[in-house]
Amino acid sequence: MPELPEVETIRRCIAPEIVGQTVTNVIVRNASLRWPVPTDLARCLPTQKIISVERRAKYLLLRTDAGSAIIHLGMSGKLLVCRQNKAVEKHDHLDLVFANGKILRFNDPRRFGCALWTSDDPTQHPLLATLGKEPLEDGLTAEYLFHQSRGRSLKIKEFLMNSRIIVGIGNIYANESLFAAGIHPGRAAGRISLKRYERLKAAIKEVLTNALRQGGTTLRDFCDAAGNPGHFQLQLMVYNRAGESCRSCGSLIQQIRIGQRSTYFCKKCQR
DNA sequence: ACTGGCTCCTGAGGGC
DNA sequence: TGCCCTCAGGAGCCAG
Repeated sequence: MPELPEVETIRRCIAPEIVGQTVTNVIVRNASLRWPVPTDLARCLPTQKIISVERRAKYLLLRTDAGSAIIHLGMSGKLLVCRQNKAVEKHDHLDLVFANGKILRFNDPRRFGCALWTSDDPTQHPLLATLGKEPLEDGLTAEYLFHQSRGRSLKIKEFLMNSRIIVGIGNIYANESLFAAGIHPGRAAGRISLKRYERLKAAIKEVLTNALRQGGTTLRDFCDAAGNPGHFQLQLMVYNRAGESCRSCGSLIQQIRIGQRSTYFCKKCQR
């Protein structure tokens, strides 16, 4: 399940392969993703050169002079850079074909992902315009989280997973960040002190940075655009560890549900 | 203005 | 071996 470290890993992997390359063809095998793949994508992208591959939240932005492709991997999406003659597999929904004979192939079994086209500034697209702070940028401060959370009763874990507040944090890294900060995931966001948000902010940056350094987390099938898995799963402190002992204090890791999501924590280390 | 619940989808895994 | 059930989750959307 690609979160910020996984999407950024993919971005870093595909950027050197496709920046400066000209798109010669777009093959849409299945347009029925989360939103229909717009016909403009296949109409406008060919003949365009990729200027840059950027990331905003969990969206990848492929910029050209004519506009930008916006790609989200959803739950199960993968991007692979490969030769054009690679056999088409199940759920290979989309290919961007480049002049050098390579292709960028989008595969997504659950089809929660999307591939869109905009001729305008992609950061102003409706899906991106209202996004919150990037966690690895300086704009994310304890004061920001503190002020955004005042008067709000929702649980801190849901607050962290709200992309209008802060982006890129999905279930794995919300659990891990809260453990690293020593905060119980069910605590009301509005009742956490500035001092504890200071610790949480540092924990988020540290967890995401470490995960990025490890090439992301591979639980089942995440891999980068070259097919390599990540390694951060070896360092998970709580996620997917229900009933196992806390790596810090030895207590058993608890599993509860918050917002229809599996939530893992150590009741001794997190208050 | 918030908040919680529903929804899309496929594949893995468990029980029988 | 096969079938059925449950679970996994990003994030938009909507009702209260």
